[in-house]
Amino acid sequence: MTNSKPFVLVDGSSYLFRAYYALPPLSNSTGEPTGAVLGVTNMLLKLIEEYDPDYVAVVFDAGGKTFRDELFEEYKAHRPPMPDELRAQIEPLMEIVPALGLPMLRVSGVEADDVIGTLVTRAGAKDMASLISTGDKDMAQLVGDSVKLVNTMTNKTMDRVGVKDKFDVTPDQIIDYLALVGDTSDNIPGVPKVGPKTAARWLNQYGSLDEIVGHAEEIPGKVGESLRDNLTQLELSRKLATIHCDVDLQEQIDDLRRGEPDVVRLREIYTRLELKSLLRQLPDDKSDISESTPDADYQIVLNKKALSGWLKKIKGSDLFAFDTETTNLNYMQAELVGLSLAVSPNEAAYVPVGHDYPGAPDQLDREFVLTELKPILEDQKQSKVGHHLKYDAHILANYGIALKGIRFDTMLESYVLNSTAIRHDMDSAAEKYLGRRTIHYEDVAGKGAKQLTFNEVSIDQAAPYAAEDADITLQLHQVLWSQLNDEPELKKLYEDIEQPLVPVLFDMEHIGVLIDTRMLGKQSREIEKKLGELEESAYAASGQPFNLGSPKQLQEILFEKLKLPIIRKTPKGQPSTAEDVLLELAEEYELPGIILEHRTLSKLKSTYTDKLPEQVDPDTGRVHTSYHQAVAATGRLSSSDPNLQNIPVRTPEGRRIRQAFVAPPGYKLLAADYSQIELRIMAHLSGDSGLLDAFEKELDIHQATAAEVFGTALDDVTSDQRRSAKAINFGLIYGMSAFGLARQLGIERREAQEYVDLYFSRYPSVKEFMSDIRHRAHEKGFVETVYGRRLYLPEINSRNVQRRQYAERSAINAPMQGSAADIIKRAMIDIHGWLQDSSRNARIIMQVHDELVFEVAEDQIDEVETEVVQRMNNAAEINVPSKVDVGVGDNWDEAH
DNA sequence: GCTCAGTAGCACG
DNA sequence: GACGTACTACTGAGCA
Repeated sequence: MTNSKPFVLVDGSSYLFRAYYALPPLSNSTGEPTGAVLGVTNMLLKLIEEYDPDYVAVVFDAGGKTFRDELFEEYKAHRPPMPDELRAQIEPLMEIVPALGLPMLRVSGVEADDVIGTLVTRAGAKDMASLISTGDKDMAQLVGDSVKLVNTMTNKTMDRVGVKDKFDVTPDQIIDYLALVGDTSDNIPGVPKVGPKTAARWLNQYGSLDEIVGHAEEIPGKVGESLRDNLTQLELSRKLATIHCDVDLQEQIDDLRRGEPDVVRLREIYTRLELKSLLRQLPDDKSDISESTPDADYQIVLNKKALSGWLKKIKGSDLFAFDTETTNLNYMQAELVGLSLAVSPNEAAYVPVGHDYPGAPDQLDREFVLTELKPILEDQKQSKVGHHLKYDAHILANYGIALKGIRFDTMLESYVLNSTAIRHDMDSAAEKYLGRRTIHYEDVAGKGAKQLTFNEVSIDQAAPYAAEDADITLQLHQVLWSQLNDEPELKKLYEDIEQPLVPVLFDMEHIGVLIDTRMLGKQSREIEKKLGELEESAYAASGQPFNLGSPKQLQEILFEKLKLPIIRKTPKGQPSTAEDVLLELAEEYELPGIILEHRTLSKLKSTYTDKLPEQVDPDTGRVHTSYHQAVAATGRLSSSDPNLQNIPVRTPEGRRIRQAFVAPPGYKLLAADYSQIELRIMAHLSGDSGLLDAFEKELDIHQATAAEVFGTALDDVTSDQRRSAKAINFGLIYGMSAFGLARQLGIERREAQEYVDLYFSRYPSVKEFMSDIRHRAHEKGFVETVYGRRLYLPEINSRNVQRRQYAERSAINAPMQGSAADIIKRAMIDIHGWLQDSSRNARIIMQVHDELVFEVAEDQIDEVETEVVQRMNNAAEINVPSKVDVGVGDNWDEAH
């Protein structure tokens, strides 16, 4: 059994005692003591969060006599009886542990220690690492290569070295050590006058207890005398101290798989005990999510009379919800199958027009329905709400209808309110904001390879699903809009940026981008040839053919066959073959370089030169991406199918792909990008005078930073210094650590720290800004962009260091990345409006985070260029001059 | 033999 | 062990 996560064993009894004595005596309103229950539960939760184990055992003493009692009647006799307040807390804990999904063990006749020892031994036999959580030092005897201890109070782990550090003896000597020292609480007699120091010294000198006994005569002084007086006791002490690793246990490790927490049960127990802090940690109550909608009235519209009734309803409404059902997620290829309407909660209609499975009932004619609806859909004054209406607008556009009056979009409302709380699909939003489990697409169409397209779904099934979508949209809007009204800043962001952006993105998507497929085809063939050559030389270098694209096979060749040094491992423990690793290896060996070149080229081929031509729409001859407005946590857009935001640019081979992004006859491509926008935002937000000054003077910012940090004149900055400064500048935006910078620059951590310190001493307000933002994030739980967009950071106060630090880095990055996103969105809306109003023969066709690409009629290039630059600069309302670089060309590479 | 989810790697800003 | 994305190939497990 191989498993990267350790088998976690919890010494529950030790937990319980420690929690009882360490924590203040809490009790609930009925006087029931709860402190230890709370303490133990928190410790368990922390442990689970930290290690996320697949296998767990929480072991408690069963009570009653054990073999140790039989060995020694005084065993544990001196221990005071368990206090009633502690005893009373055992039962509730026995309920909580299983409800947490944690396997629990109580074995009578043996102690928890012995059960743990046995399980650890069994795990070891299966090559499974174990982690024992305990506060009991006896357990140190179990430590080995695959067994560690963790002290949950101090969160410190102890391995072999740790045991040696703490006790100055090895784990194998712990039993002898305990036998010598004794343990008053466990009533192991030990040898009087022998304490930890003496025991360790003897064991280090003689090796084992037997040897010590053998040399008892030579040991001088009072302690030697004491040893000789107690020789008969020693064997008993040793037996008492020995943890038995061969207990007859029913449970196998496979039985100890961690399960899902039983939230309902936990809620019940926590509520009864009044453990409010634990209640708050439970996921939102889903038990009252209703699956049925008893009072909903959903109609299927199959005739003209019913349709005209609904047309009247929506015409008379202030706001109606609208949704389309189609055959395809690709908006250019999709055909309309039906549409749904809602004007008031729990009342909606589904109008099927394209269900064509065998036996489908007669439906209204699609063209007829659309003709009837067209005046309403195209009426700007007739307000609509939808969920992701941009998609529906595409569908309608395919039928010659220009959707207007898109007043609200619940997907965007949900995104603006909290971008990270949920995914912003309707099902998730309905669950969170309405507490309602809606019918999912998969419920009616199935999933996987056998999924039906919507035209194949029976109308009986389709209608409740589709009508519900419109109904839910309307209801969601009511909830979300009232929440937005409570947050004026967010509402403004929604009204001024996100909603107005929809028609801009719609136009960009629908127009599409022209690419030269023949050029890409030619590149594919060239790359193919080079790949073949590279494969040949790779086989020659490694002495055998193998699949260069398989990280697994590559690992075997590199690290097993050729015995190259392992630089780094992947999170799953495999030797990494990532780019930087191979780059390092390439300095000394031939094969890694070949692999790298092969990878670059095959990525280019599979993702771009082969794929892009396939994505060209047969009707328009262009590629139509989807820009996602509610995905990126920071407020950026993302692009998919195809992703046009990661077209290569950094290498010459890659740039050839950009050359295939071309302008149609009579047009040129114009590319305009913000220069260093995120650093300028950092200057704005921090108000750092040095940084502001550098931008005012229009200096090369990396060069200027280098001059400051390295204390040279601007002109004396070497290219190496500039490179370092650039890395620092980027690192700052990412919330880096000195460690990260060191890795990036390939220098010592200490040196990287010096750079950072130097930077902060030169730009003190930046330092202040960074710590300020961390503080505010911790305090409020979110950070904001210049335009008030929020990013919530639920893990900013996590007890888990990694997660917390990750949240802190996000806290630093988000305001800069997010503000830049806000700014370019404003620019897009403004420029789009201008292009429409002025009837210029130009259009935005792409957005790549800080860059806009336009198709511009050749005779209007100059005026469009001037206007675009001006409007992009105007969109950046910051106390730093912004800068926009522009280029024009027949293809994207030339324009960039 | 096919489908699916997870991992690794890498393209962009 | 740098922030934010999308997409590919490969792999092993589960299913028919």
